[in-house]
Amino acid sequence: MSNTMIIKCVPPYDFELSMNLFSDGDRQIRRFEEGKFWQIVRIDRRLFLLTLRDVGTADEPKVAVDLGSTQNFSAEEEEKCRELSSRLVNANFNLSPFYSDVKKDETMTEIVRGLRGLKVPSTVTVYEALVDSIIEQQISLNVAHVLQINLIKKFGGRLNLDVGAYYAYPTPQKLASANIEELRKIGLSARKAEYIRNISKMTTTGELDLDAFRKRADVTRIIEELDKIRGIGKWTAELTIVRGLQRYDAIPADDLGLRRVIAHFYCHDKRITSDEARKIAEKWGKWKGLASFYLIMAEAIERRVKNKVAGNLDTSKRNR
DNA sequence: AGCCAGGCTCTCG
DNA sequence: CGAGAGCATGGC
Repeated sequence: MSNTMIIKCVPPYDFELSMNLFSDGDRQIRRFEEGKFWQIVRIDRRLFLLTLRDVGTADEPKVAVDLGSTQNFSAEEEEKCRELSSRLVNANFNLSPFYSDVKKDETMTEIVRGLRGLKVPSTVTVYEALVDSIIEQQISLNVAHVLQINLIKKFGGRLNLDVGAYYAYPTPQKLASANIEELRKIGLSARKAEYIRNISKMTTTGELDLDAFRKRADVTRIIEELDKIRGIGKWTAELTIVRGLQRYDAIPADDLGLRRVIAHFYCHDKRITSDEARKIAEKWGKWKGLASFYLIMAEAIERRVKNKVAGNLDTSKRNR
């Protein structure tokens, strides 16, 4: 039995470009480094370390999934690993309709050309996308990132391999049984701790079946249903749907960061309201969420290039 | 040193 | 109802 399996991806797909998001990720949780992406997944009660790398060509993108020689697994577990890996890289998603639909928009066409093959990496569970989105409410992404790492390391399952320890995302059961004080210790506000615990409880009882959303087409209804739950507003619902369900018709137009990047590319950095942002986003039809992701990535790359130049100037000054 | 950050709920008037 | 306070904490 081979420990490596191959996943074919719908082209166009650029593995490196898409995974680059995780190049500053935590090594014990999820990270992209030297062409390899790795993360722990849970299958029933067991944890597996998945290591993904690009083995395809431009025409025929393929990702190899390495399960590691120290892990043994059943045929069912292997199949599940394949399914989850495929979800992680969004393998079955086809970018082509998006690319042709935004051709009317010159700015977007330009951005899309520079980021050809970029897919939104998905979370393995919808639950994870929802909890992460709640953590990100209001606070800066820097802070949110720290809290997410704290949450995973404190409540997530730990897998000890000879190469080191890794952590999986906490289960709903685990967070449902945590008390508010424990949750607050990782830096959450009392409110957010309650939201997360309640949602975890609802998930364990089946009152909230997040994975059932995968089979449903009515995205706006899903957003409405999520919106009714305490602690989830429209912003959180829409973000969850983009990251956890790969549905891109929604756009968190109220989002500050998004408004900033829309303003950057469409309004010469002049501040815009969420209504103005929504109006511009209309050009993207049913691809609002995906187009937003492209803008955010394009801006991030632009900024990285600028910082690199600034950094180089700094070092030349120091060396002088 | 404040003040803000990819929101949301609760409380007033 | 609409407006405004409060929340947590890292970074500028």
